[in-house]
Parts: sequence; C-alpha cells; structure tokens
Amino acid sequence: MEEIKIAEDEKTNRALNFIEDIIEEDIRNGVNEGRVHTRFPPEPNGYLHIGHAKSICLNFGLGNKYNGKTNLRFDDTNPVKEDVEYVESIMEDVKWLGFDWQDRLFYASDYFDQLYEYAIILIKKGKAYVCDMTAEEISETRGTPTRPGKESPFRIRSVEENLDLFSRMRAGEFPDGTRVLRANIDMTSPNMHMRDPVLYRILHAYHHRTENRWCIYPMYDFAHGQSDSIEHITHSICTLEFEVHRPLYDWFIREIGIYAPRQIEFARLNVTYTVMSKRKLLELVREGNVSGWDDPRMPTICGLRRRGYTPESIRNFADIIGVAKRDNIIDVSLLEFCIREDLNNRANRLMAVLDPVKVILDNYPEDLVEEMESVNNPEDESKGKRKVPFSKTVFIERDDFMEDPPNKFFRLSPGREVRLKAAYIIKCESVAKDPKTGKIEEIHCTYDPTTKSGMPESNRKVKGTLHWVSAKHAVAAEVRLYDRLFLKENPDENELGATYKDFLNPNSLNIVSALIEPAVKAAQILEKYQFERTGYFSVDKDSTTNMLVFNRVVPLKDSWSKVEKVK
RNA sequence: UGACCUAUGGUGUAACGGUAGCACAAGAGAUUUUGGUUCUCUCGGUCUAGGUUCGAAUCCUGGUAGGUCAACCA
Repeated sequence: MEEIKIAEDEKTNRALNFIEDIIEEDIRNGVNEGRVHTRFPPEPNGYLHIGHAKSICLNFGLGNKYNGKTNLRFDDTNPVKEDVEYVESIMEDVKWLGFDWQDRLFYASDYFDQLYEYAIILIKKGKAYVCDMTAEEISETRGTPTRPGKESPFRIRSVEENLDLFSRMRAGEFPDGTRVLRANIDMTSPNMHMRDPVLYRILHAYHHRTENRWCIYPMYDFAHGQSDSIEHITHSICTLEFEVHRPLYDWFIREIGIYAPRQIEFARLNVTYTVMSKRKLLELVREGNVSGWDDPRMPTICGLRRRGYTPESIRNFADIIGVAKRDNIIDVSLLEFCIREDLNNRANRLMAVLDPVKVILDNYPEDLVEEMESVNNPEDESKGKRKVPFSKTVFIERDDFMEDPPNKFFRLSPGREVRLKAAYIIKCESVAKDPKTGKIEEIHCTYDPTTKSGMPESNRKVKGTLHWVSAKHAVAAEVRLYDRLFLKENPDENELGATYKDFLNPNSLNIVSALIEPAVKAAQILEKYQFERTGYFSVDKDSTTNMLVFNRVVPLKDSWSKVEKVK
C-alpha cells in the first residue's frame, strides 16, 4: 500500500498538496476507517469552465488516488436559475475530461424530503422559526460586518405555531416572498452567516426534477452540507469563499445530529487574459461578444474542447498548477505549454499556407508532378509517412519572403537559397510585383534537381526550411486564428470605473483562407494537426463536405517573432 | 470598531525547526530538412519589525498588504 503510493507520487513527480496531506493524516488516524469519498457539486445554472476542471480533477483525482469514490451531485436548490440543458452539458464535460461517477449521480433535490425533516427537527428544538419579515426588512436587520443585527420579532413564535406555519408554507398557502424559515442562532455573531440565516423560501416554481411537488425550496447553505452528510462524503472540498460558511454547516450538522464530513477550502483558479465567473461568461454569450458557450475563445470546457484542447492536456494542467489557499492567477502560457506538449507527440504534421504567395520554379518541367515523402510525426515513427505532391508552382507563406531582409532572416530573399521541406533546395532569382500596389505577386526561383529530399546532395546546409503547397493540388480551407479574449492580464482588476468588457480584444478572432496539402481531405471533426511551422489546429464542427474549417489551438513557439519584436 | 483566510523568483508551487528546490515565463548556447521538438546553461525569491532557538520561509507577537463575508443566489 505504502509502496504503491510512493510509486505514484514518483510517477507524477510532485509533492503532496495540503489537501492530500490532510487526507493522508486522516487515513493514518483511522478517520472514517480510512475511507475517502469526495464529490463534485455543481449548480446546473451554466456551463463548466477551466476553473471547474481544476475542482473536477481534484475531487475525482483524490477519489482515484486513495482508492475511494467520487460522486457527481447537482446542487439544484434554485429552480428559477437551473435547467436540464446545463445538467446535460455538465455531465458531458465531466465525462469528456475522463472521469466516471459510476452509479453515483445525485441531486440535492433527491434530498428535499430529508431536508424538510431536518428543518422540522430544528423547529422542534426551537432552533428555527418562521419569519414574516420582507426580504428588505431581513436585510436591514441583519446589521453589517462591523455592526450587530437585530432579532426578528417573529423569533419568539412557539414551536407549535412554527410547525403549523412551516407546513402551510409547504402546502402552498402563502405567496412567494411572504415568509421564510430561519435558523435561530445569533444576530450579534461576528460571522454574518450565523445571523439567523434563511433556511427555506417560498418559490412557486417548476423544478426540473421535482416538477411542481414543492413550492418551498431549501437555501444552498441548508442543503449543501447536509447533502454531503447524507452521501457520507469524507472530505468536502470547496473554494475559499465558503470558509466563513463552515461554522454554519457545522452548526446544522451538530443540531440535527448527523454525520459530519470534513470541509477543506482551496483557492479557485484564475487564468490571465480571461474571466472566470459564470455571470461574466453568460454576459459575453448574451451580448454576442462570442458566438456561444463553446466559442473557442471561451475558458469553458466546451470552448476549450472545440478549440482543440485535449482532456489529457487539461488534466495535466490541473496537476501542474497545484492546490493551495492563496489567491492565484495562472499565466495562460502554462495552459498553452500543456497543450503543445501533448499535441507535439500526438498530432500529425501537415503543410498549410495561411497567407499564400506564389513561387514559380522556372527550371522545373511544366507538367511534372512528383510525390514527395514526408514524415507524419517526427516524435512518433509509428505514425508513418505520407505523399505530398510537388509541381512547378507552389505557394509559400508571404512572411517567408523578404526583399530586403535583416541579418537574422533565414528564409527566402533575392539570391538566397532555402529548402522546401521534403522537396528541393530552391534559389530566388527575381520578383514580380503589382505595378500599382507594389505587392509581390510572384517569386521566381530555380530549383536544384540534385537536392531532392533523400538524395545525397540534399544534405547541403541551408539556413532555412519552408513549408509549401503545390498550387494545383492545394485544398482551400477556412482557418480561424484566435488570440486572447482580453487585452488585460486581469480584466477583473478594474480601475477608474472600467469593467472587464472594456478590455475585450477586438482582434481575438482572425479568419483566413488557407491552402493545405491534399492529405488534409481525410480530416475529421475535432482531429488535431500540426500545420508545419505555424501551430496546432483542430477541425471545427462548422466544417462541411466542401469546406474544412480549422481552429488554431495554439501557435508554435516562435523565437523569430521575438527577434522581430526587439527590432 | 468586526470575523475568517492568505503572504516564498515575473507566474504558480515545494521545502513539515537543519543546504530555499521544481515547473512555466524570460535570456544565452548546442542539435535540428519545423526559427518546432530535444539538450545544456543563465537570470531571479522567503512582505515587514521584533521575539523564541545552536539554528526560522517554517514557531510566537505586532505591523503591512491582499482576499472573503452584509441574496428569500450558489
């Protein structure tokens, strides 16, 4: 047992995080007989994002690591905001990430009867009462963090009256908002959550699971901790903002007299150049700043999936960023590192020209077509080779030619030689421009027939190797180039009344028409490729039979652009 | 005039009273038929002031800074 654990830690090559420390200590002390049971408890009111992925990987990861279990539980206590659409997308995303809740799919609404009984217990103990104040009155009498609240005049109601009123609330005798059930704790507590919090509110609303059976619904605080208790969760892992709720959860558990899970709080994930709140993401969708929840620029799981991120890369990311209690903002370049690392090993290479300029090989036979052989993935020999047709006219990247190049430019320019990958070494002889605009229309080159790839002469040293595509064999495709959604590292950090939306990047999407080698025709939706020298690309679901659409997942690292920028 | 939490290179995260390490980022070099990958190297850190101790990032006290909490949201 001990040995297995050590081996695993060596495998991940990572020190234990503070939650694992706590769990291992609990196991050593025989707490819960060494059982580990976690859960991922989303509210089905929006799509999951990369921050949830951190929590999913944490909870399911712990379950796996300690031979325990992990539940998926929807905290669906507010029918007004929740919807089955979200339930379905959340299940899809968790599965896609590679996790399995087996037969443990639960809903807080499964426990509505039980929760109601818990409320009765509190009422009978004189620990809960029906309050007739309006929401405004409750708010006003709650006080502030630095000023104590005032007790409700209804706090002194008899147990009998409370029982009667509460059952009539349930029976639907009162309109929305007229009464609530409150805990009887301490209006002077320095912890706001202990100032007689609302337990139940009247909501004549249709619930996606319990339909019209209830017209009172428990508040999250009255449902969450008890749900964990009912499921015998050993370690209730949640984010930092619930730290101040913990005394209240403990109070409920103690007063009701049920099993007590251990709550552990960790800092939620933030990533540079994006926002992570459901409210803000919803706003971006509603206001049309992005095309939907799965827009490839969104930090949502479905957005990342559509963008071309793999579950492996996201899991690895979650592992690398660690878990702690201090606020953090992770550099998005770490996420990009994770997907590059994964795709470098897995994605087949293809030559695709994103911004084409024509190259004519003056000394190449007019109608000759040669099939050049190119490796699919230099990192993985088992991926084999493919044929790439070559002919007299090819396209290269406009960026790969400069008429008057600086010193460090290793690509094509007048009089200079470069290699066309997997083909020949060519030399630039002349340039033809549009007389009006001065734009380069054609680059005339000669090729050296002795330098065909694989032939002895092909080993000749040249400074640069370019990707290319044969003009008459090229396949046109739409390519969507994405940049960060926001211009500011932390768009939430608002100064001078600016909001995150003021920092939206107007150039976060750039659509180009690319020319790609014919092997691309086999591409399937969500299949990933490396376009040689430019980046990793994933086939978008918008693709049709006659037009492929690619999303750029992430560009390749580019040390040349850095050189350029310095200049 | 509140309670709770947090503070280690640019960003994350380790070090469990005993040599401040790792990853990303950044910079330099080697290799390369991808200016990719790979490899080597470099840069750079314990918020502050006291105290305890042979010894403090670690324990204690005060400060400072940041975060969370005043929905019939979760």
